[in-house]
Amino acid sequence: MEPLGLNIQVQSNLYIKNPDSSALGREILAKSIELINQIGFESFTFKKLSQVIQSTESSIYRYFKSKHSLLIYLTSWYWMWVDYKIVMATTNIDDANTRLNKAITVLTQPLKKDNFTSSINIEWLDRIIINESIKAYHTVDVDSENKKGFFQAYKNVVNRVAQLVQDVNSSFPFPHMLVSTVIEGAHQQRFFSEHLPNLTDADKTDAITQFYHQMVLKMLA
Amino acid sequence: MEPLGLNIQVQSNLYIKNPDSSALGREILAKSIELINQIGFESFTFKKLSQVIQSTESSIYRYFKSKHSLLIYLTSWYWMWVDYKIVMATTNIDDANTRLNKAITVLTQPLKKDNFTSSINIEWLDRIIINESIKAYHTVDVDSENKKGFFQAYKNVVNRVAQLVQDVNSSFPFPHMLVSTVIEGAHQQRFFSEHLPNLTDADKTDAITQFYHQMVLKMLA
DNA sequence: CAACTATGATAGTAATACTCTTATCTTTGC
DNA sequence: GCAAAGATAAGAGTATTACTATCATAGTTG
Repeated sequence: MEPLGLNIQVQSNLYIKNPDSSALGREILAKSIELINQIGFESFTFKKLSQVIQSTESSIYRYFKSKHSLLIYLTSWYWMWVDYKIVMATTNIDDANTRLNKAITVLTQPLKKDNFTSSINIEWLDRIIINESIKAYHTVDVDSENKKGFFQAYKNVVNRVAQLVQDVNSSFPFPHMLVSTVIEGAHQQRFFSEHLPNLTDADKTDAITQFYHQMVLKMLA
Repeated sequence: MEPLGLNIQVQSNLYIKNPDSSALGREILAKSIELINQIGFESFTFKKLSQVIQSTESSIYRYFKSKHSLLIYLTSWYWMWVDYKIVMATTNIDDANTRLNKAITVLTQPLKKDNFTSSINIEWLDRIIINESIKAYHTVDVDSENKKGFFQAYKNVVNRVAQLVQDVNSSFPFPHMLVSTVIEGAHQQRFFSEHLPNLTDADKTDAITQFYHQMVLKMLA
């Protein structure tokens, strides 16, 4: 099948120079995802990345002002992608319950690559979100970065699904809390099932999806 | 009222020298909590702490081998304290539902100081858990540290409450997943309500407690 | 009072997270 | 086909971090 001609455009204050606008920029995105996955975000440095892509630290700094802002870029990209997946899964579906269920499935299962052209490997990015994304907003600068709209993509997803929740049950008083609990919970459980299995009952990811579907169903009943 | 003569003893491989065994050690605990709260864990250094307590870096290093292990010590202490609170809240209560509800209340509300002697300010520590505790286990070393039992205190709490869940409904297939979702969810929502309010509907902490009580009730019905 | 332990004072190191400057290479516009 | 502009490379420099190591001194105990 032909790849879709779509392109995810991250908001411009998340980079210095748009990494999507040059070969080097796309290389930075592609290989940073690989490297962060390999060694973890704390050990990841622009110096190491520059060696991997056979470029220099200073060149990378022309795209991103810090490794932290690169992480924010990647998470934004991820949530825009998820938003797109949810739209794709729910358009032209008439039944509100079905729409919500499809959205919950997108949110609770590992993302799979599909026909989309990009330098970004979604499955690896998905792993980064599970392991590192929390570090993007658990900082002293949350409030000021929030004001600059750095977390907008994530909020958009929560709002979109909260709307689906309200379509199912308009009197439910906590739609955002429910959605963010499901999203964060599903991610945490995936992390736990891999590293701290005593904290979960999820031997397979299926249990996670099942659990959160049940939760949404029962909370809105 | 007389303070209880209890003392929380953190497992010995979480420190080099027991900080509870000397005035300097207790000062390290007390003031590190204060400082981490003030400037955040990333900006927190042993050098800055040594200035606050009018001691030296090298002296602090004699108690903890790194700031990371200090954080693990603090989180362990916290979960042992929570475990104690849950035991206190549930002993001699005959009804399984009431027991579980009391435990959920402990887990979803900000901790309050009570009659307990310690150099540790529980309310501040509670804030650290909300803001920083995730950094204690979201690292490349999770697996090896887990093997050493570094997260045992947390697991104990989850297991204890999972047991209460099973007392209410022994056929519920996901007791651990439910409990860890509630714990982590309540913490996240408290963080969100302060910093990213769009992701929650919790203007007051009461909404959080209410939401998770409802969740447990409905999941086990 | 001797021996031991705890703490202090100080120095040193490799790595990190950048910034800055200068040189070279590649486009593109005319 | 060439000059100017823009992108990238190369390299040096800096303050800070997260330690380690050594030696001196103060306090405590037997």
